[in-house]
Amino acid sequence: MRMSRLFGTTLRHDPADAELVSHRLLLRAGLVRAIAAGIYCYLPLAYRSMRRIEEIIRQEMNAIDGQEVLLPVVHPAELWKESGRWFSVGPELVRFEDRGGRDMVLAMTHEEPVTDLLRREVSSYRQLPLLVYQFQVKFRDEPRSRGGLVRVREFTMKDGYSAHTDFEDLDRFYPYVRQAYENAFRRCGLDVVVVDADPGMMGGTASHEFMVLSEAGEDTLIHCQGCGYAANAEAARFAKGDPVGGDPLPLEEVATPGMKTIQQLADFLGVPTRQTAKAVFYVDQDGGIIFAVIRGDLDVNEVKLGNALRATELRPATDAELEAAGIAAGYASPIGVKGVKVVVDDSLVGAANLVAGANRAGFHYRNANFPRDFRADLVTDIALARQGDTCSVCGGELADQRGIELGHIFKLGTKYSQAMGATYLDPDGQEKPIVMGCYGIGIGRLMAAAIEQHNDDKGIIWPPAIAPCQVHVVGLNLDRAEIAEAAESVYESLGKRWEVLYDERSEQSAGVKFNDADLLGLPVRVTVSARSLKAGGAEVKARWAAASEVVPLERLEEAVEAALASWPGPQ
RNA sequence: CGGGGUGUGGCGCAGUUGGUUAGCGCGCAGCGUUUGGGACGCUGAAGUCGGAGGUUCGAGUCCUCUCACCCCGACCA
Repeated sequence: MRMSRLFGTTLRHDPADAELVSHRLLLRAGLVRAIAAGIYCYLPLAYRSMRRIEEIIRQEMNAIDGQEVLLPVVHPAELWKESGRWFSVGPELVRFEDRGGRDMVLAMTHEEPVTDLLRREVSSYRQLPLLVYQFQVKFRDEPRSRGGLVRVREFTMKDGYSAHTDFEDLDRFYPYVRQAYENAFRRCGLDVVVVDADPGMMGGTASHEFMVLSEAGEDTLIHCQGCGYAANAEAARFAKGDPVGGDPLPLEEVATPGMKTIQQLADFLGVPTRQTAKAVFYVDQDGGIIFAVIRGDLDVNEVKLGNALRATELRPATDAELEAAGIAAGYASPIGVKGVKVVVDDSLVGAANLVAGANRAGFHYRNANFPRDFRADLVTDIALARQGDTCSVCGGELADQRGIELGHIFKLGTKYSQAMGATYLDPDGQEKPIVMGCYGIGIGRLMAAAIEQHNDDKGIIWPPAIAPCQVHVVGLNLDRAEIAEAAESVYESLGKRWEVLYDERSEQSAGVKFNDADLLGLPVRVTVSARSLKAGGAEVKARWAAASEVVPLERLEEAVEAALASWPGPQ
């Protein structure tokens, strides 16, 4: 490809509204342009990289017997009503009517059409297991897109769906997908960590996320240095330690004027925060008030709480709502409450003589004991893991880090097959629901993460495997015919083996060309100039290397090969 | 949805207490000189000042409404 003909221009200045490194570089290098918030046009160089990423993923999916399909972007709402998500998913699902007044949706994911296909095509256990996948556009009307390609509303995803006779077969197959994902990310030049995750709106029994560690990430990971346990903070487990013991004492009301925080309260009464019970309130999708009770030194994990309640929506309650329910904010008590759903964190089981609210402004109870003094609709783990907490696996200390979620794999189970009637006949002639898994990777986000992970102050440093082109030939002094000829023949000969971008622009200075080359960040730069020819050939430089070498033209190919092979990142 | 911010040629920005014909750098076009780290000269094209309404003799500038985008939060496979 000739640089003079390349569609897309490099920007000399940083765009004013790009904060993330990857966003800045994607714009400056002329790779993408925004057309609306979270909606991007992908220019030739970006699309080349995305196709390379897709090809790597395609190979890994095919290697585990995946079959590529293409499912529609517009679905009839009926399918989403059948699965229930028409009702459970919020405004991020774009709904519209076609001209006939029929409800339609823009695909934000493809479980529904896949399950519909499965119920039509699969009738026998003999057809299972199977894996289908696609590269297709999704649209999610996120309330807030940000960070360039890291979080967008419209994006291309590789999504895959497996179908099995039973959970055992899904369990058997799942690790192959995980391995395929690890292979794919590594081949794309990325270091990822695999973490336990929350299945969220997808439902299902287990899921794992593939994360690139980055301060630009929106997810918090919790991981243990000791044993390698790693999880999204939304799902992370930890050891809460033994409860404060002792013989239960009689309940006793004490005046605690002005004590608004747990810390103040604990100091005032001379007890550790872990001997208090903290009350936190939420409102669910039906307007019902949820009363979450947790040990005073811990915080509520809203995701865990929502999952435990099977709530589709959960938000903190307002003071007005609490008042209307007869709850004294700041002094709320699980003791004697009525008409609310009480969820107790398991940290309170066996804890003796806690300080809890008295549901009267300015008063608390001492010596509250569960379940002696208050009931619970649900007792479970609803605690948020934090840096410094104790690993539940090995007892080590947990640390937190930020990450960008590139892939997510789920054991869906029968959520969709059951809801939509996707069944098969087993060898005994029994009708059974298909057991499903689903597996996603964001293509554009992967590309952005690669840039986020591989760059310097001059520009992008593409991992060779996903670079738009591997070689950037820079021609200088091209007004001299013999040099132009040499550069042209280098372009042609290297082009037989690699994708080559040839900077043959005549009106640009050497400085502009070198700076553009660094900005675009193709892995190997080959400079053909009066100086290089005089020195005996062409100058070869890897983008990540400080040094360059002049190589005789007849040995260029092996030099480029060696430079590509010197890539220091994963491959 | 809450908080904050920004909208002026393609990009980055300036524009005073309201006052002629709205500027600067980069980029772009033409001509010439240039080519190893963002060259130089000359000439030139390109702007409904985000939009609507209002105040005023006069609005890029003041007022009202509105739209878009960015950042923080809420939210989120």
